[in-house]
Amino acid sequence: MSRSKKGAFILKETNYHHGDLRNTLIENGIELINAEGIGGFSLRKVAARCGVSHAAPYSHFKDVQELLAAMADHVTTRFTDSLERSIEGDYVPQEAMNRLGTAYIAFFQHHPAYFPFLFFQSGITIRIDGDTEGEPPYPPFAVFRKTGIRLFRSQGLPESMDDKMLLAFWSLVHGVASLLSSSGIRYSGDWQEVWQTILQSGGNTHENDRA
Amino acid sequence: MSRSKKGAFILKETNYHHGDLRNTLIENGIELINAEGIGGFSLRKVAARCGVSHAAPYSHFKDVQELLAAMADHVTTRFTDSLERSIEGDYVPQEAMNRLGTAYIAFFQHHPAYFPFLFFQSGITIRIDGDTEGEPPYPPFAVFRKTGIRLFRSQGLPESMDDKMLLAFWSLVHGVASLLSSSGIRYSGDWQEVWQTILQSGGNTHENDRA
DNA sequence: GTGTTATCTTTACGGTGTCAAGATCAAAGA
DNA sequence: TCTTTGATCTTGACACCGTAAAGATAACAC
Repeated sequence: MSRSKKGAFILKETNYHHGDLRNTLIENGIELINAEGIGGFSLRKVAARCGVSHAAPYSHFKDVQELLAAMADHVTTRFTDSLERSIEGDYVPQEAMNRLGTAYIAFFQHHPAYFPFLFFQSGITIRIDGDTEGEPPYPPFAVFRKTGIRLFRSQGLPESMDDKMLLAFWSLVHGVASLLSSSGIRYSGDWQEVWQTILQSGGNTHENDRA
Repeated sequence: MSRSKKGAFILKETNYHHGDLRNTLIENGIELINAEGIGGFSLRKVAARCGVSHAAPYSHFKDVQELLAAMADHVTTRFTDSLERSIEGDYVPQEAMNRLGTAYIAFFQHHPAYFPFLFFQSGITIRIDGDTEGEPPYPPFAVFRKTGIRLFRSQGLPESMDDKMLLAFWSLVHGVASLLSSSGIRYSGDWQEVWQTILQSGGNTHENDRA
């Protein structure tokens, strides 16, 4: 089953025994969280899904937290891509900001298990401060910043307010996402409708303009 | 150590062997979560804290989820009390609503571990719909409703908007609380300052009035 | 005093994360 | 081609976890 010629069929990653166990673990781990929630996750289940022994992951991650962090990085990339796609096109700043919020909420509406995983279990660090030199910014927040700055400048908001206004907007969409991701919350209405109500009633985090 | 006369010193609850193990478990469980976070919680640690064997809790709770739910009820009561206290006095509706938001955020700022515990781990059900007959409302939201309705009527908002506006306000304060409770988020600024910025810039979830 | 019954302990089981030792095997060097 | 090397994976062990079953304990009713 493992001839020497097999090297011709290698994937792009290292392929010693398994082929690409590291990425396989990350993908199966994410699938497991989607299937069973963060509470149903275990290192041994992921290993079993990948068809390897329970200790095999330790050749690629020093502990379960490191695997979770790699999974969170992967999900965060998908999340950021989803936000980026939502503002493709030539929207006016206000419209782009609204679409960003809609995409943010929709992402967690489609994957409720990602919310507690990303923000309470993954162990990843999210840097908001602009003053910590060298630290890479949190990609989803960077998308917010890019779009928000464009909006704020078009409205004459002083730059000193940028960070606080961005955090205010983020808090708003994050709050909707948080509530709809909470397992125990029962609401018969539509969260996107709540979000539309917010957009239409002055909760759009900038000064009271009347469009 | 346990004479027959000891009955004179019983607490208000049942006191067979331990005295009041059920409540002791709840209180020590909450302390454990405050000390080590939701990840550091275990049934056996709580039992050890109470000085009983690891299976003793099963005389009072059918499983660990039931203990967690009882702990969440206890914390929710404290939380509701904190919200109620924030609006004691004779505030105008807008001021009362602002104070509610401040108290909501402050509660989780002082106890960050409570957020993931209450909203993602406890298993308690939070009912927002007004149409589910018989189900008790979620107490903190009921405080919001009481104060919000007073505000909305004073502003002539149609009753049909009440639920959505309340959810909008809740989302906003919940979002701030969620962000500041996330273990991985690093922000050198003050969240209460962010909240004050929101209050001053039209994010107060009602139509654009100018005080 | 006797019996009842809730409460608590002991023991055991499978599942979990983690570590150490050994087996496997692709690649590199002779 | 043979050997060596080192990354990768397996096996086995350990402590901790939630949970169930069976027995001990002791407060209460009679």
